[in-house]
Amino acid sequence: MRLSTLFTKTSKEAPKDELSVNARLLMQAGFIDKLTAGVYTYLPLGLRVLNKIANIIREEINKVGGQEILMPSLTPKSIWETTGRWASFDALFRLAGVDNKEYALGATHEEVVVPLAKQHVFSYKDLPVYIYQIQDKFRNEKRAKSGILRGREFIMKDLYSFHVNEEDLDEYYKTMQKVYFKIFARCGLLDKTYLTFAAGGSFAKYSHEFQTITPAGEDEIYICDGCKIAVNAEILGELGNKCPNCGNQKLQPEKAIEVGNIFKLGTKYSEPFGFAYFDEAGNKRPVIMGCYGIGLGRVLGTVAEVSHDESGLRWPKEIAPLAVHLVTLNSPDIEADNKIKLASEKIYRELEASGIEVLFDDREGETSTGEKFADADLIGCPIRLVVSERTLEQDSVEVKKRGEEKKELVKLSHVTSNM
RNA sequence: CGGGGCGUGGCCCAGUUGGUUUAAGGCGCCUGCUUUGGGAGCAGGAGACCCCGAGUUCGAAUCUCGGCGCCCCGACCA
Repeated sequence: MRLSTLFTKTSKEAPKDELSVNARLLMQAGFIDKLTAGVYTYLPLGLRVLNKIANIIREEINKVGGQEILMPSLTPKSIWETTGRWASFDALFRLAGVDNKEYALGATHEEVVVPLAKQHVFSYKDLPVYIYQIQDKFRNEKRAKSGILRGREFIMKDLYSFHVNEEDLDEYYKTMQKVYFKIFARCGLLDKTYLTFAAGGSFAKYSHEFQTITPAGEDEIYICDGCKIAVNAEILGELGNKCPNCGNQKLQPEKAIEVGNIFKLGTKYSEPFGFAYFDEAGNKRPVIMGCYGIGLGRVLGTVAEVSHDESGLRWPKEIAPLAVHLVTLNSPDIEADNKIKLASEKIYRELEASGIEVLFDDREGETSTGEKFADADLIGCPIRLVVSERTLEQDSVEVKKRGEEKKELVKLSHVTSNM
């Protein structure tokens, strides 16, 4: 990807009215654009990160049997009436079609997935089954805030699991906890993310959230130093102000953002839709369900919150928009300048050919050296390469990691293998 | 939904006890020259329904009323 033709530009100053770090950095660096409060466009660089997060989620969930589908966002009123949520779900966006038929924009998809699964699951032989999607969700939040962390439209992975009994659900629920930690690890959030007991359980008493510690978080959690499990402040009292796992009463309060949430739904949604299966003995039994969400934009925004410095973003390797930021520094000497151009074009081609994603700052003379370096820091790719008159004198390229001061020279012939 | 702040070229903003404002400056953009290891310099140029509407006035970016939008705090968060 060439910076000279990239659709978006970075800006020298962060947007004045944004206070949240993720909004300031992501907008300044050209990853996202705000259309209206709580509604954002993902620009080329931002979309790359978002897609990487999506693909990590797909990989990890497919490994444990998840099957991806894509459900519609526009959903009929009737399914929401079946569960009573047309009336009770405050944040539901409701709208009317031309024939006065009413619709809701999908805020979550139990009402869609259960009737769907009912058409394909009849017997214990069809269970368990795990269905998920990655899709825009709409919630009419009273107040959108914190940049990309709480929007009215946001991209979410929602997985629904269907089981013959509670034991089977419990097992998968535990599996998903492990899967979630793998996902957050690959997104660079592992050391700050805690499994957190939270309200919202319908079948089980509690749900579990995955909370990442950051001052930008809107939740307060209490962390048990011993078992690394946390409790959301909203239920701490109910639990007797102690760790639900080991009874420890010394809990550390922290601000955190909820990046994922898993629920044992039981029969809460299968029952209203009459979703049942036949067991081995021919008895009709209700399907037991679980659901599991991850906010992809929230993950992206959370990474921006926890991984940046005064110069800009610092992307973890696996979700960086591109692996390498290749900077070519121009020279006033035409001959030298051509040499630099040729050398950097060659490196760009070689790296791309070997499957390494490169953001190539090939902008010419009018872009100053300082501007190029500032952009590299702001955009935050993990590795910066510099090709200049100085490095070519040594038949080399300069290599520097984002966030580190150390620079080293690598011979031109070794650049690709070195990456 | 309650409270607070803000709204001026694409961006950051000055101006706001009404009148030398023909709305200033910086960034960015266009032309030319110069420059090239941390957001360069000089010269020239383009770009503004001053958020919208109504009102007060000889005169409104500036005052009044109404509306809209954005941010922040709170409430809310199936």
